[in-house]
Amino acid sequence: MMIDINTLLAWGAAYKKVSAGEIIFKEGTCSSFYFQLVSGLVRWVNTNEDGKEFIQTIVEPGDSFGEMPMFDDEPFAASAIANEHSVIIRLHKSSFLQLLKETPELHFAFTRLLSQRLRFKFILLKELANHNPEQSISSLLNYFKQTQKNISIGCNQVKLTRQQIADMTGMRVETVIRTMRNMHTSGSLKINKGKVYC
Amino acid sequence: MMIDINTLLAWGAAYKKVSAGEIIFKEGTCSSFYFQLVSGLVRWVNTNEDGKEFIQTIVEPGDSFGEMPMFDDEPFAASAIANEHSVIIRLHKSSFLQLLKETPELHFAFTRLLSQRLRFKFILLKELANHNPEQSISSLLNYFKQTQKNISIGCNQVKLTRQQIADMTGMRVETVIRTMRNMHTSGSLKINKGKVYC
DNA sequence: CAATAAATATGACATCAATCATATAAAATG
DNA sequence: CATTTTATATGATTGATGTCATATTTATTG
Repeated sequence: MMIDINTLLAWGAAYKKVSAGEIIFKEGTCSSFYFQLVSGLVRWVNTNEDGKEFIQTIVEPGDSFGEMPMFDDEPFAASAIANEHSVIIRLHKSSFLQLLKETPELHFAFTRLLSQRLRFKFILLKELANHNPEQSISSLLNYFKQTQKNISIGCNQVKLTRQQIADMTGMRVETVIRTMRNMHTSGSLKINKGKVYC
Repeated sequence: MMIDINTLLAWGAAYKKVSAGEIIFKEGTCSSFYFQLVSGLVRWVNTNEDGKEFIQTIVEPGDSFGEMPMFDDEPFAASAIANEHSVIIRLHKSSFLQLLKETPELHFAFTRLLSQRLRFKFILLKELANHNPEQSISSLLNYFKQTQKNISIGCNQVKLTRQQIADMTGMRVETVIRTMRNMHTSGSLKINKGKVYC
């Protein structure tokens, strides 16, 4: 949980319901709100000319998203689209910044968040530049396992489809499927009835 | 310029000279200092098993580097190596954090910096995932032009070698050279005596 | 639980960038 | 300014991943 919901509400935040497939904000447009996911699932993606999506992040309940423009005053770097019926809460930019000013420890929580996100991008870029499907997937899953993101905690079941992994790494579904099958064979992960455990 | 040198010195920072090729800090090791480049040139890189380098950032005078561990308490995400004889200034982590606490506007300057860095990674990842050499290079140069990084301001000469561009995108030198030749032919950039203008 | 949809699986083939080799041009050095 | 080093250039070949087609398994829905 990034910012406490009651705090957000006290500062004038409002809930908003979005249905599956609904675009919450669009890449390149200007931003006036800080967003946080209350329930549901949101993908944070770039769409290229051919309509192919690159998934920057899968936003889970409690996660903040679209916060970059709050800090650097640039447009959204990617679009946020609801994967399923979701509830979001949003706070106006001016209130958000004022809240940070008055709550230094919250400000530090955000520098920590930005830093962690940046770190993830460092790792991913390094891996993708290597052009080794198995290593890229392995590194991605390992990161999710460590941060308990996109993983069912307890059984370590990967909550991502092969397509989503492909869309996060710039590979094709077939390549991801084939690579993960090989990884299953070599023992570096387990596939049971199509479901992946790591 | 990230933090004013006099401020850094007042807070107990110390200069350090490093010679060409010297490793300032190593990926994976723990960090106790905030770093800023005074003069020279530093590359911020990941080295893979084969010794191939992926350049995360080319650090220019005035830039801060290795600041992520200050905020998220994780090890260095990449190594910093001096490209040439350089002078750096470093401030102890505890002093750095205290300085931020006492100077909220500086703290906001850092969230802005982190946000801008994250934004750059978003863009680069999106492009690299597209697997289109010309678009990747074009997007990279465009970003450098906008932010006036790695570009001689005025004449717009790219200060990066083809090898460096290759090392920032995960492509091979030959591919970068061939692609940029094509871009010269198609008019999207200009090459004169090997030097690139955009 | 039958029917439909979505995800995974797998083969065949094509393609673009990697690799390797070598040449030439530009920059650095004594 | 001659020599060495570094960067750019370009051809030939290879190989991994993309593409396309189709089958099968798993999940979803009425």
